[in-house]
Amino acid sequence: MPELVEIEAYRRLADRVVGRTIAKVDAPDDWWIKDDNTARSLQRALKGVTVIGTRRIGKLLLLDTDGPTIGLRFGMTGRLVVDGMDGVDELIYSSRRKDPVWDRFGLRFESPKDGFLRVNDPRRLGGVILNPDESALGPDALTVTLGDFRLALDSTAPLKARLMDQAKLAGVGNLTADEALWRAGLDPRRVARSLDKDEQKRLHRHMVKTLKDLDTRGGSHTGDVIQHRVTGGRCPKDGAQMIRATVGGRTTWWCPQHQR
DNA sequence: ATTGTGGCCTGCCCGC
DNA sequence: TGCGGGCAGGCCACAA
Repeated sequence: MPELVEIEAYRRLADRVVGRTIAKVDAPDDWWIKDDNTARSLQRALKGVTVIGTRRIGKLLLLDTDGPTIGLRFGMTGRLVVDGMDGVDELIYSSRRKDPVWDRFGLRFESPKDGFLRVNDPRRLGGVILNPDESALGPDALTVTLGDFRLALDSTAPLKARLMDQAKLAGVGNLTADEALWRAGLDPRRVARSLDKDEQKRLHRHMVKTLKDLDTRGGSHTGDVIQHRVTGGRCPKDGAQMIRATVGGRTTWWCPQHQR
């Protein structure tokens, strides 16, 4: 599913439309339009504005314009397509097909006439938000400092829940969390603030490295432990049987041998 | 305020 | 072969 690294790939792809002026908004799915906007109000707000840059905070993609900022969320099955090019090759948990009826939002431009930006989202868990509240998101997980990371972990909640709390730390999804905790050798059920200084530092280092590795490899599904998140799966580090349970409301897999 | 839970969405996979 | 139930998880509303 799209996590931070997929959204970062989408952002790089979206850079293609920087400098283009929006001619038309395609928003066929009211459900996909968040807050009080409608297809009509989006059209009115965005027609004629020029895209001047792209940003990403966690899993939120931002298209800055000389008018409103366009926020795009991709849920777990959203794909970005620009000028016919895909942002990512593979998206697990999504369909391999790209049925046009799953097109939820699109932009067309004054020039080039055949250029477009489009989101295809089978399960409709994503959405478009005009001028999204960026202050609702914590520091981005890829660039967070060790000091801010420590602040994000100051909680009685389970470690994994806190890693995935977008208000405290933006960008870590379920697969990334399992991978980073596995690499760092930490039990996802630990009380977040029970980590000592060395463990905090270790997790910070492994989380950032995990995100960079997954980005280089081409997706959040390419982690070392991800294919072992199955019944009967064994830890690739020490061969112990992986354990599955719900932690922080999410399916979680970990190795009981080395994750403590 | 913080933490936990359930529901939304729907394609896909499994078992009967 | 067709069908129904369960599953996936990012995000949000709501409860405690």
